[in-house]
Amino acid sequence: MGVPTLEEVARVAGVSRASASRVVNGSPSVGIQVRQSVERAVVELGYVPNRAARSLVTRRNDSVGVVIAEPTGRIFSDPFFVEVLRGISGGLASREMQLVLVMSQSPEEERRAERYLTRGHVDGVILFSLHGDDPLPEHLHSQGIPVVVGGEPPRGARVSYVDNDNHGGAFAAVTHLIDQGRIRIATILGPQDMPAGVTRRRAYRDALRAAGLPLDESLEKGGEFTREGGQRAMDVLLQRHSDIDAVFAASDLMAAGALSSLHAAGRRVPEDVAIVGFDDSIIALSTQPSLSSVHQSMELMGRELANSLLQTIDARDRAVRRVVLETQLVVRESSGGPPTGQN
Amino acid sequence: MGVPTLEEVARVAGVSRASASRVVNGSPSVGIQVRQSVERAVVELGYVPNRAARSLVTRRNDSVGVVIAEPTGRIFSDPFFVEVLRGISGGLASREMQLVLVMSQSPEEERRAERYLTRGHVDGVILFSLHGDDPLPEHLHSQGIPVVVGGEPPRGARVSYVDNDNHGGAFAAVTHLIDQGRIRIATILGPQDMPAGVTRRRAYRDALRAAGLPLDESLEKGGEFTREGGQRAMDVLLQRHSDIDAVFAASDLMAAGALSSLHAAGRRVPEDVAIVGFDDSIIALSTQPSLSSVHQSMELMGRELANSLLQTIDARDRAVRRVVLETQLVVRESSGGPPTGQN
DNA sequence: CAATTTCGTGAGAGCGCTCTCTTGACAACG
DNA sequence: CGTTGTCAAGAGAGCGCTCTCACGAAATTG
Repeated sequence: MGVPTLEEVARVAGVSRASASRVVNGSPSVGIQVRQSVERAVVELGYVPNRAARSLVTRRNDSVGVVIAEPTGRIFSDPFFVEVLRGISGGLASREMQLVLVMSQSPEEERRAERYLTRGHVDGVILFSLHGDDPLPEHLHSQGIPVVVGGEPPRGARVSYVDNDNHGGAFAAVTHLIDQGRIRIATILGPQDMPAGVTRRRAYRDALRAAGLPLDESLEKGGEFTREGGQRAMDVLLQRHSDIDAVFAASDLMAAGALSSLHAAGRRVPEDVAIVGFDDSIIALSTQPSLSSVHQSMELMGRELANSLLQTIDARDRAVRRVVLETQLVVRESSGGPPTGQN
Repeated sequence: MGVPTLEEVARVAGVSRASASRVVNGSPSVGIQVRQSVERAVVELGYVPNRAARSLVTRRNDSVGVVIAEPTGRIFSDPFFVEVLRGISGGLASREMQLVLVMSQSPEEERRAERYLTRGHVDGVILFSLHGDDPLPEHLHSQGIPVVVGGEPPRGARVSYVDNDNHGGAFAAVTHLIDQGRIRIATILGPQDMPAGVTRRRAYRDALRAAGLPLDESLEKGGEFTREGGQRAMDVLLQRHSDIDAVFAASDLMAAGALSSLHAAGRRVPEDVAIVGFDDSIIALSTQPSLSSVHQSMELMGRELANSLLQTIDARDRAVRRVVLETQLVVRESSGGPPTGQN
């Protein structure tokens, strides 16, 4: 007499189990009376369908796997993940789908995760923060498992993805610096084995080219998406070119590192050197001066990821869906915007 | 002829389904020959048990729910959550348990989540970042569902928890400021409806008392765990007492806000005012100057949460388990430590 | 008005697994 | 040599649900 079953609901409602099932699953072909009495019984008993039993017969799981791959996750995206997860969670909630989080922290766990995902325990998979050569999305996709990738997928993988407009955002950032009258604009690159890193670099070059400014590879320096990486890169850049008057950093974390370096070198920001980051994470507001940055809504991205995946699952097709989300430049003190506090 | 079933494994191995099941589940009472032939068949067919079918009969789910409640989650803990999740994930991995993430973003979703959790879809629940009066943990616990809370649980709730040593950490922070010769030490409080906020305040007072310094309520000011909250609080404190020479902020975010305020007021940090934060989040390294802070390992906390919950599930008891994790003061520039870059 | 179609409903099989109960083989005992 | 005990292995029920199929009543048709 613990948890009520469909059987009991049916008995209380005075109908067959089949009819009760139909009502619970919203089948259209059910009489108004039957529907009402079942609904009443459901409420009365506090009935909730047993997922296991349902899965067993439908061969669906009503759950999607969200994979956060190491070690990239640790470095790149910490500040965002919760946002994205929130978005995914929101997008899934309406469908009563559950979010199964898979964080593989070792090659062994990764294998286990892959086995788990390919054995039909989830209806679809959302993948995250991949390095350029990760075979997982392609692999899952070829096994017929619906997959959506957050961010640009690895080269050549023919899978659906949702990405922020990295090019547009970076282009806007560099153009903004140019509009401020800066002419020696350096960039601190992200990892070049990650699509986002590559695209932001390309946008940097495109913006310079569009403005008729000369390209100079020695104004590009980069590495990891970390604070230290940004700091070291800035040190090197200053050493190479003491006349740098602006920097576009491929992430806020790197921009924060660059800020320290500039500070240590006695450069004033933004008077001597203007700087713009990317991500508009929480960090952008906690630096001194506050950091101009390219804003991207990670929650929206999560929501789109969920929607896209649900579509693929519903449609049972293998169509590749691509969604690119707008980014927006937020100008703060570090590139000549008003002082913080306005927010 | 898609995914192989136990039945097929049994047939290939030439034994009964029951025996195959015994082997798969590691029952001791099974002959060596049977065991080997079943194991061979499992490998050959690439058999993986169907979780749904198993759950249906065992009434276990091999999954735990991790609940992140709004709106607290958004404010307080963004930077940590991924760490904690990583820890939980790691702690669960060895047992092949899956992590079901539940982020309720509205009262309606919250109700749905609660129904979901209480209807036996998970074997246990890990709860997070609660406000003082959240009835959920007590509620779940009273329904016989294993629960562990991250952080101090709401007053009066008799549930297991894993917490950082907030008192010890805050005490050490304030004592450190005293050791630096500071005598007018203010504090920026966290929300007083959250246990962590209350405890850190108490520790602040205890440290002053221990050092024989006078208590002065007008040196305490606080609000939300946000940057803006910290900034406003510092503004007020400076107005009240222009002779403040140190500040203990209950979070890094608040400390960062205080830093802006001090900067705007022309106070030098740490020369005029020393400051220590709490959390040692990524923010602590991106402020200028770098921020002394109380370090807590959120990943370890996650791992302990998982262990604790698994113990409770296994033991099937209602014992209340409490774990307190050490915290550690990290001294950086903002309270007289060496300049950044060492790290 | 009989023949047909439509539609709501019920009966019942069966998804893949675990677990109890039973059986059979063999050893130990009086 | 018959009895009891032990232990490995099989038979079979049944977990809660969905879904196909069959059925009877109502609605439609010629």
